[in-house]
Formats: sequence, C-alpha cells, structure tokens
Amino acid sequence: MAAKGRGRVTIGDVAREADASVTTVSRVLNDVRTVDPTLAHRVRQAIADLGYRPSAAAQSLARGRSGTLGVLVPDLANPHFSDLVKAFTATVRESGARVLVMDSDEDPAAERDLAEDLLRYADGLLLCAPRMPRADLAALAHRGTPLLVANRRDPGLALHTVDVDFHQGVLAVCGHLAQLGHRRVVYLAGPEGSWANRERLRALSGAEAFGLHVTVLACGSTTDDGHAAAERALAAGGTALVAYNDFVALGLLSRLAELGVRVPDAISLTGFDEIDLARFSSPPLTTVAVPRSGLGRAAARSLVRLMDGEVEGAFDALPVELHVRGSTSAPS
Amino acid sequence: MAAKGRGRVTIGDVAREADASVTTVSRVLNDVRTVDPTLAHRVRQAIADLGYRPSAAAQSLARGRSGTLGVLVPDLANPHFSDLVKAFTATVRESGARVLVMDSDEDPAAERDLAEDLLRYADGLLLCAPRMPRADLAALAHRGTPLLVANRRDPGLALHTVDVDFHQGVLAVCGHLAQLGHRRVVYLAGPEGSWANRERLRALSGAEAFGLHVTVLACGSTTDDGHAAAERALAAGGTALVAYNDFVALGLLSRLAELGVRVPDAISLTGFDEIDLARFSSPPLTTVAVPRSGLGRAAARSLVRLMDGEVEGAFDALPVELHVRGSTSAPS
DNA sequence: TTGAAAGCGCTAACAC
DNA sequence: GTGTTAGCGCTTTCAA
Repeated sequence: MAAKGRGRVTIGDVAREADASVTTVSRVLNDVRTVDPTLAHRVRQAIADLGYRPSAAAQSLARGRSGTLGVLVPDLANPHFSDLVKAFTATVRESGARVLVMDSDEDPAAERDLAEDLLRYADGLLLCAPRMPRADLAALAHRGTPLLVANRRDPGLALHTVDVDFHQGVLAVCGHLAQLGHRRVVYLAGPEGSWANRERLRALSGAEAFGLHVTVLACGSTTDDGHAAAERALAAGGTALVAYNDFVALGLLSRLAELGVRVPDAISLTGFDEIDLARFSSPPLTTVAVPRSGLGRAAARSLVRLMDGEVEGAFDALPVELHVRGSTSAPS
Repeated sequence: MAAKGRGRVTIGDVAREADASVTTVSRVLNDVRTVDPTLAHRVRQAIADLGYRPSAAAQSLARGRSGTLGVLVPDLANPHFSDLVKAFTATVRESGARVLVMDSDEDPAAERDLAEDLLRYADGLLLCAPRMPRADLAALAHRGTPLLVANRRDPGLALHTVDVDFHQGVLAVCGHLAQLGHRRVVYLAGPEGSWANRERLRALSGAEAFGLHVTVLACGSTTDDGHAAAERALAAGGTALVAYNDFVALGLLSRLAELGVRVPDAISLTGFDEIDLARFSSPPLTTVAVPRSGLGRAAARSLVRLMDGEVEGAFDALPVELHVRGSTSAPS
C-alpha cells in the first residue's frame, strides 16, 4: 500500500514487490517493449501500490541528460516575456521536457552567472533579449551546451538566434505616419543595451531617408516612464510621438489627457508590442503586434533541434503587423 | 586550459590536475574550512583552468536534495502571478536554492500531473491558487514533500498556506461605496473554482448585512471579459459596478466610454488587484492593492522553513489596501 | 524475455 | 588536514 520504512521508494523496492529485477522495472518505466505483459502488469501494479516516482536526479545522472531546458528572461512580469515563456514551455513539454525559468531582474551583471548556473541543470538554454556584454555571450556560446538567443543578433558571434522583425515594424509605423503627412516625429526610446531598441533606432534612421525628421528622447519601458516623459516629448516639437512600446504610449496618453492635449487631434501617438489594453484605451492605440507566442514556439522547436544535434539554418525574423487605430491621424 | 577529451569535466579531472583527492576538491567546492590554503588554491586554479562545473544531477543524488523549489501557477502572463513568482524566486535564491516554474494554463485537470512531476525535481512545492479538486490537493499534501499553498484555504485539509486578505479588501470596497450612498451594486464575478472569487462573494454577502444589495453576474478575469459584460452590467440596474479585478474594470470602462456612459457620474466602478495602469486610466481606478511581492516573499520564507523541518504556526492573511481614485463618487 | 553488474559524478563516513 | 571508498537511484551493456 504505502511506502514502507523511512525515506523514498526506490526502483529496488518496486522490483522486490513485483518479484522482478530492477532492469525489468526500468524497462517498464521507459516503455521498452521486450517485457512479458504479465510481468509488466505486475510491475505497474507495484508502482501504483507503492506510489513510486523515479528520482529525477538519478535518472539525469544515469542518462547523462536532465530533460530540462533553461530560459533566462530580463523580467517575467513583462507580458512580452511571460507570453514567450508560456508558449516556449508548452511547446517544450510536448517533447517531454521541462523548463527551468530564471529572471535576471534587468540586471546585466547577474545574467552571466544565472545563465552559467542554469547550464548546470539544463540540457539547453534559451537566453531572452540578453543585455550582457558580447564577451560574456561569446563565452556562454562556447560552453558546449546548446544555446539559443532570442531577440538579440550579433553577426560577429555566430549565435543561434530567433527574433522578431522590429526593424520592419518601426518602418511600418513611420511609413504610416509619413503617409498621413507627418514630417517631424519624436521617438521615446527604450532601455539602453536592448537590441530591440537599437533595431528601432536603426529603422528610424532609415525612415529619415524618406524625409521624416526624428528626434530621439531617452525614456524607458514602463507606463511611469511614459507618463513622466510627456512634457519633454511635447516640447520636442513633433506632430507625432512614437513610443518604445505600449506601456510608454499609455503612460504618455494618460499624461496628455491630464494636460488637455487631445490625441490624435493635437498630436498623434503610436505604441509597439501590442498589449491587450491597446484596443481599449481612449483613443485605442495604433501599435505593432509582435508574435510573442510564435517566438516562444519557434524558440522551443529550434532549441529542441539544436539538442538533437541538427544543424540549424539561418532563421528569418518573425513578421510583425501594424494595427492602425484611433491614436493616429493627419497632423492638424 | 580547455576541457580535454570528450565529455564533461568531472571532479576527478580537477583532482588529477590539482594533484589532490576528489574529497579535497569536494571540500573546496562546498567551502569546508579544513583544507590547507595552498592546496585549496591549487584546486581553485584547476577548477578555473578546466572550466569545471559540478553536475547538478550528481550533487542532487549524492546529497539527497536538489536545492530546487517548484512553483505551479495557473497563468504566468497574469501579473498577479508573475510578480509573485519574481519575489518568490528572488527570496529563494538568497538561501541558495533555485526555482522551477510551471504554468498549468488555467487547466485544473493538468494541475495534479504537473505538481506531481514537479515534486520529482523539487525539494518543496508552492501551489499558487490551485483550482484542482480537494481530493487531489489532499493527495499531494500527503506525498511527504513539503507543500505550501498560496491563495486557497481549506480548513478540512490541514494545508500549509499563505494568502492575501481578499475578504477584507472587498469589505473595504463595499464600505466605501455604501458610505458614498450606494445601495445597489453589481458584482462582475471572476473564474469559478477560484478561492479568490469565493472570498469576494463571501465578503459581498457580508456587506448585504449593511443594507447593500448585490447582484452577481458571471464575467471572467480579462479585459475582454469586462468589455463584453458592460451592457449586461448596466442592465442589472445598480449605481456601482464592482469588478473582479482591474482588467475586467478597464474592459468595462472602455465599453462604457464607447456607450457614452460617464464614470463616475452615471455609474461608479471599482477594480481589484491594483495594476500599474489603474492610476493612468481616465478616470483613474478606485481599486485594492494586494501585496503580490510580499506574498511571494512570505511564501518563500515559509517554504524554506517547512523544508528545514520547522513547524509552521498559523499564518495571517496579508493585509490589502483600498485606493480611492476618480472612478467612484456618490450616486447621481 | 530477463537479470547481474558496471557505471553516471558527487558527497560523506571513516580511516590515516 | 587529507585520502579511500561506499553509496545515492537509475540506465544500460552484456550474458544467459
């Protein structure tokens, strides 16, 4: 019935109970077909009776792999990452593995250590939007364990990567604004060291070739950051505000309402990384939807393949989609 | 310099390189003092030279514990849980352990299996707002591994629990509305099976004793749910809407704006579980702040103590705080 | 189809 | 202060 004696139930206990060898029990556990049905049944019975669960540690040691994949994100509370992690985890689970999640709390200095620690437990690692220095990234990549980097490219480093086409997304935003007749826009920039931000800047400077003049203002990535930057943004003198993401945009929107500045009549506003609430603000936000779950799934598939030793070809950036809503209009 | 031969660098390789025994290397690794400084230095040098990392699996097996704690949440993308997980993880890490996170995707049927699986890897488990049947919860609790349940109480089950005082929070909301002069309110209910929702209902019926009449409408927990429920909520004929949480409230607010119903002039509105955006909506939301991070930290401390075999006393529900803002006023 | 036994890499008695 | 060695619980040749 229950576990006997002290300590955990081991495979040996099951073997004794079923009057079989540990090898046989192991075979049943691992679905090896060459076991007599009667014996297999006895073993399964014993497993159930004793409430036996194989020790993950012992299995890992004997097999030489843990069946666990690691993910390191800068901030789990950011929907961008939690959606990615959810999709990644669900997809990985389909192939029978587990996921160990760590959060670096936006601390570039901690990233390296956490990743290193994660690698002791995991058979492979997904690094999301890492902010660590190139050298650290290179060192990790050469540790031997399969490593996949999401949303950060570095041509010099020969990393395996998956990412989203931020560049195209920002070009779409700029194109939309330009076609409406805007000529001077203000960009509220995101975190330094973020590849996503660098890509946005690169696209903005591309847009300048089309006659769009862009003023860049340091800002951040939260609603508070946006709220606090509103006055500076207005002072910069554009006809449209391009926010780093939807949180910043909603913060701006809130402050603009307090200041009596009408959106989009007095000034247009765009977000990025569409969040659920973007549809529900007043006015609803023109923004760019990025395939967060798609990225998570792609990462999972890619990492699983990497671990199977398959060589990965170049990976295209996932496409994004501009959603035009009420927060943008022709300049007055 | 680098790892030699095939496969991983083991403690034996380090011992050979440093001309010491594996025991000594193990001692250095585990900060046991009784090692000659010179030898210890040689060992550390060898570790660095070889790029040695102890195998987590081997350590777990030999030590009999994994140094890993599990957390199971219904939805990582919900800030309620991601904040909790972040605080839990950070606190646990201070005591040298790691955290394995799993997401049940709001599927009560999957919870039991995931928890069971988690227990094979972890020395202890935190179950957040579990929706599984009582019997499953009871079975898990009797598995032997330390188990802590957050935000679900069950007096018959003798569980170790930590939670937030939802009851008090909803009473505060109702008291606030009653004092403003409201007599008929509509409650937009959250997920069935959620203890948080049951506690809210319990508080609402308590408030009826004070003459507040409450109509309960099934709704959900997302912005979409709130948006979709607005017409029904208006039809229910109250002077105030009490939403299950801030997402529902913001969804309602958005739809009410579309319908031309002014908040709070035509109808008052309250949220719950204050999110960042609550301050920034128009009007800003009257809501209840719950100590998400505090709960995560409390859970971590409690679980660590449980694992040290310390018997836990009863745990008080963490206090919450009503934040009155522009979305509530006296009925017209 | 089944079982005995040799590891997997590390820790922790126990001896020296 | 240091080393030898017997496990930890499982998988996996290799024989039978």
